[in-house]
Amino acid sequence: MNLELALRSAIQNAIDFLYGVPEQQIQLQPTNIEFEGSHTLVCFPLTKLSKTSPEETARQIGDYLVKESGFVGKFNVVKGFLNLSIADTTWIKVFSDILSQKDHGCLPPNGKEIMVEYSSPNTNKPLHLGHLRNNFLGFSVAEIYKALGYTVHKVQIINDRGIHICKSMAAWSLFGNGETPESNGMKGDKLVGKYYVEFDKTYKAQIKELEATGISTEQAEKEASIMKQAVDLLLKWEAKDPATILLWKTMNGWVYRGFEATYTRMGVDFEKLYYESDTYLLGKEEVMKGLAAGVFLQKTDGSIWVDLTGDGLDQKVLLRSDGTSVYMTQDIGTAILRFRDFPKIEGQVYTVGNEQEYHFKVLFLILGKLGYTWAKKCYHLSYGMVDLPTGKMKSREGTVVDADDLMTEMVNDASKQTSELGKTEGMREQEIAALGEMIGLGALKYFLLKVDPKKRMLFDPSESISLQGHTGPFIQYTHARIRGMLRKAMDRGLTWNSESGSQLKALEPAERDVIVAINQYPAKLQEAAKEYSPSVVANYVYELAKDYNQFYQTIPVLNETDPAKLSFRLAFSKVVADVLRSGMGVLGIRVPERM
RNA sequence: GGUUUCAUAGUUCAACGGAUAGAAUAGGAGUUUCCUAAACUCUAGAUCCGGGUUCGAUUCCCGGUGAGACCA
Repeated sequence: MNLELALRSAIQNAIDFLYGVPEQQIQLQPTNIEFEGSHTLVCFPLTKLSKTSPEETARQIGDYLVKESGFVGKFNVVKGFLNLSIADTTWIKVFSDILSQKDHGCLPPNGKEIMVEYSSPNTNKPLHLGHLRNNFLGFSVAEIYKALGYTVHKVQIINDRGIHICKSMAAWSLFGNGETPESNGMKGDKLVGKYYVEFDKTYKAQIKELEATGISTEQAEKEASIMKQAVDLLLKWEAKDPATILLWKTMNGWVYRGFEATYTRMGVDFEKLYYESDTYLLGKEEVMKGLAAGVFLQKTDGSIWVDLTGDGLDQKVLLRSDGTSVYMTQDIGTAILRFRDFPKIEGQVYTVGNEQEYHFKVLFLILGKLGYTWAKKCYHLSYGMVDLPTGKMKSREGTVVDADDLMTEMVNDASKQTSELGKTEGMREQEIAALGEMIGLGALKYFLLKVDPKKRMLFDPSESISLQGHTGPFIQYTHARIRGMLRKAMDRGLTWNSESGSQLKALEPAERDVIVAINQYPAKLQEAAKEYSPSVVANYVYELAKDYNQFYQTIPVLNETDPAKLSFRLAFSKVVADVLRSGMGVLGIRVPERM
């Protein structure tokens, strides 16, 4: 049974019966902890119908519900708030239903498809803290939709062309001496990143030298020999010069293998990768088509623009006067290609930082102007930057937190704390390592996902490693403790079944609180999907774990002598563990059997 | 300069326009003969400023101040 819906319809009936008005928007919300009850009806807005005080209105509706609904046990009124207590027998019924379900909260396949793009790094720089937020967010949103029955296609676009990769190529050609990831044991993405930095250093030095000869800065930037080489490589690349293409492929290959290792450790995956080098030509075609159709306009210098002044924005260039494409051109091509590849998808979710909000607003408008109806189903999952206590991450100032390093640090720290607490006794080496990985990454992922994506957040390396309180490990621990208890029950021959609890007549308050929480899970998943916000699930599983810990601390399970209560509490604990695993699962966080 | 996002305990985060603004950390005081103390209990502590709309505003509107982002 869906308690929420039943309650709403009962309230509708009450209003209809009492005041003769059938359809009403009703405000039903969770009851504050300090009051008795689980659901609260806000009665202030109803006074227009009842023509009496909020308190009296609440009493009238409360009386009706207790008499007629069959599941409202009692009620109390505080000001205009009608606090409803659902009968324990109803809660037990609700719990029995959940117990009999296979995956509480998850829905069967609904035949719908969506696409989620995330990660999409630059091939010159190793992944950093900001990418971690991006990856965890995108992955989690995809998993949330999967849990709700969608077929989800996870993709990313790889920015593999342009002057930036040529800079690394130029520097490697000059200083590399044939160095490869194999020859020096460095991860490929780190190696290429090293030469990108090398380029920058050399470039700056050359500018300084040139300026010393009395040339203007602007002139010096053009004259610097290493920049000339990079530009030369770009021209050769565009002309498909075999040697240049080979070098480009080789160095990109290094990066991809390096990224792959990082993705594996992060626990994220992709169904298909798109490369800008494959999509930018399609983008140009589409722009030309749009021009022919009169959607775009051409200026006297030959450049092509879109006029968005009618939409409150300005004019935006789509092809430069020399015919070269801009980012927008590529993104138009990529979007269209994806809908050709996956014709059944309803929309696309782009997981990209909020500094690109304007870009995506423009992109979606352009796609709409080109006549693609799916344009309005595209969504920019925009997220705020991750700040450090020292301020913004800046690669030039060396304040970037590297993704690989951070993961290693978190895992090492978790492993250390685990062994210090004596939790690893009797575990094999492999188990210990796996546990450290689970806890360290769990802490990191939870930390980055518990905050509303839209907001910028602060990452303090020294404080963020905490494993106590509102953290992933807190939830992992609650799960492990339940699993440990269930193992012990098994050893003692104690068990439960689908009937467990059904003969009970009353619940402990702590038990009721947990059932209320369990019952909220489906709605929380829906909300998270609708808002594209894993933080909804993250905060929910924390609340559930906290409620359960309160129960655990005060109510005996294995030591309970009444067999009916014992089997109910076992079943009840098992369901909590399942929901915790499921909720953490959609966040991309695994939970251990013991810790 | 234009557009836009944000501002909540010392700190990091919550709060469909609803009740005495929740947590977590850091601080203070406790809980282990009993299912895992990475836990639990108690305690102290906050809505940037000024107007407006509303029965009711952290939330909506206007104006400041401060921080960020984007567009030229």
